Amino acid sequence: MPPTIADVAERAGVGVGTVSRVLNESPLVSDHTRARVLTVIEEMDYYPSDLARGLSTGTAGVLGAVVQRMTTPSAMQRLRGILDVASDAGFDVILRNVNNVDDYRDQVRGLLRPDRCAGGLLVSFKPSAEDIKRLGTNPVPVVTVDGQLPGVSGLFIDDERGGQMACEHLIELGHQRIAFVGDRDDPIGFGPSRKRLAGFRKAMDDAGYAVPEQYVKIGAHERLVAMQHTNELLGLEQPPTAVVAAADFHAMVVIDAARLRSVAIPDDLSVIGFDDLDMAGYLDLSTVRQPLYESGARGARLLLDVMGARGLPPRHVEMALELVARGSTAPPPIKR
Amino acid sequence: MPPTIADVAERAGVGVGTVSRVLNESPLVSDHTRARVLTVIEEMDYYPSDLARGLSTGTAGVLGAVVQRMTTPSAMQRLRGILDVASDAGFDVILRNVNNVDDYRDQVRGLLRPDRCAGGLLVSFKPSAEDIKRLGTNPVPVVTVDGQLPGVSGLFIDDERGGQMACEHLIELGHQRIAFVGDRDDPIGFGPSRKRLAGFRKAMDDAGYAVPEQYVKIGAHERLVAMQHTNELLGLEQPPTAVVAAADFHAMVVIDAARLRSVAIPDDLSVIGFDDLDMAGYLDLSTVRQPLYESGARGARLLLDVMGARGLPPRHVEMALELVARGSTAPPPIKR
DNA sequence: CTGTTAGCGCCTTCAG
DNA sequence: CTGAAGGCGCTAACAG
Repeated sequence: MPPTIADVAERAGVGVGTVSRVLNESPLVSDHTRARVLTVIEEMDYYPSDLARGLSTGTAGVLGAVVQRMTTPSAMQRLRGILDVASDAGFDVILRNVNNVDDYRDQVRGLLRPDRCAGGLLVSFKPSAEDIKRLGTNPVPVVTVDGQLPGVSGLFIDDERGGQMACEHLIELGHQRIAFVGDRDDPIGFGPSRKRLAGFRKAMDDAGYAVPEQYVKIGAHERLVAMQHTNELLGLEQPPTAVVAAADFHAMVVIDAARLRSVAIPDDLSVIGFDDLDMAGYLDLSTVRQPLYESGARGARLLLDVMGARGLPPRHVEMALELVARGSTAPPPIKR
Repeated sequence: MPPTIADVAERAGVGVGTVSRVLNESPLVSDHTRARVLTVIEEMDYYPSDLARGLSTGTAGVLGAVVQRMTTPSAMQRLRGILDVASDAGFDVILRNVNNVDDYRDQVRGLLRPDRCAGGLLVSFKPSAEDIKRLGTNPVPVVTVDGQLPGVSGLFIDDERGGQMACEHLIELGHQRIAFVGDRDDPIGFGPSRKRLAGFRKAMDDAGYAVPEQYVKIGAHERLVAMQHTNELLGLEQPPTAVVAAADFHAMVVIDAARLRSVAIPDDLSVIGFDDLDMAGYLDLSTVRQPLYESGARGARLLLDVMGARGLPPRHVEMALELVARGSTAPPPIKR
């Protein structure tokens, strides 16, 4: 049995209240007493029980994170940011992976309770209006990372603007026949793909270029599907000279598919992604960078703020996007 | 304020003991009473406090996982296995990312305590003999996933055998000049690279082939380093016809570096990795597969077992390795 | 400044 | 089968 606060108190010849005070860094303890208690704590290798403390204070010393599709590289980066900040602040974090919205409600309600965690992060949660209604309010402070929820502070990016940036980059390089490859909406509410597509369309529209419907490829978030789409694109009578991918994931597949057909990147085909995952750098892929690690870190800080001062009006912080031009984009091939 | 067990008891017209009993599925409750209590619980949307339950039972209803370099793809897969099994068993898991052994001790001692979690998983922890001594014993049941600790149940693979398998595959294809590219030991104790290298050497030795020292490239776990090493290898007067990479990570870099030099894979150079990450499939990379998701899942189950029956003699389970021959390995080019 | 005491919400005897 | 009561370890409010 590990020593309890009472053991420490007894050995130090003080009351438990005093020990508790030094534990919580209360100024109401004489330096002398504090030193003694600290010594005893050290001697006995005592550490306070989180459980008991939690019961007493009414809140667990842990943060909860509900992450959509946790194993994707982007979610991982966000998670890393969250963990770093949380652990610096002395919080552990409980993790919950989620794959669809039906889970979501249960997960959120099951985890984001005062007896389980002091605060919660909703990562990449894009609920529909109806989802929101079903979610209700949370008994613990919550923030969103990569997502917006009315009444809840959070971090988000402008996906539409990002899609537009990607496309404009291509247009500036001289491309006119540009295709889009993306996936269907996320299982949880509206995904970013659709918004990025909207941005793509806007850029094309602004430039006065048409977007034939065969140029827009939307399918499941699977390698084979994107592969197939790329093949269809490249097999067209009038193939595109560039592709805007909804994410680096798709961009990679497009590049692979092109390679297999001996279509040179960027000479024959320019490709731009979205996210700037590690692999984008490796593959020399042009992309629209969104802050991943940073969004996790800032999200965690935001949560800490909210926990510190409840009742603040919710803040929605937009994270900046950045175009990263690398070797996968270049001017279109000379017409002939 | 959420309802407490007392509220439920009152409303149901029974004692708290009875409510507690139905909560814990004790058979000592009449069906009639049970039904009533259940109804009230439903009505009041009551859920028991984990904190209080933990204080009372002396153990938290959470598992702790200390993961080395959590964001690597392989660690992620393991984590996924752990989370899936844990959540099926009704456990949440607290995550701790660790990057060096100095952290490790603190992390382990700070997290693996009865007041914080009911059991712990040490993922990819490869301690030196000294580390082990410094770690001491844990007050909660612990298992290792991808690692061995004396006196602690766990899952492991035979890295040496794996290195040997990879090399033998190449030898069977007819290669004689085979190089090895790997990284330095993990920050935490001995890494797998060295063992895989040993297996590689053994296979070469058994086949009677020499391994010139320039054929063995060990450096930091960084893309640029592996890139540089590959370039050195390919620039040799007598370059290797095949490369055994310590991990898929290195194999990918080797392939990229080769491509940049217009060295065809597998026509001019065969490459085999280790792990079988998702990307290995995408890249058509031959590799030695180690069970990743599975090791996490089985590790979690093992932990559950150990928690259920403490005092069992520790079990060390070896996970099977499997050679996956894909398109990155082929017979060596014809001599000329 | 410090000791004492009452809970926090639940589980677990112990009588009934 | 079931109600009542003690205690898990800690914090916070209250007298000194």
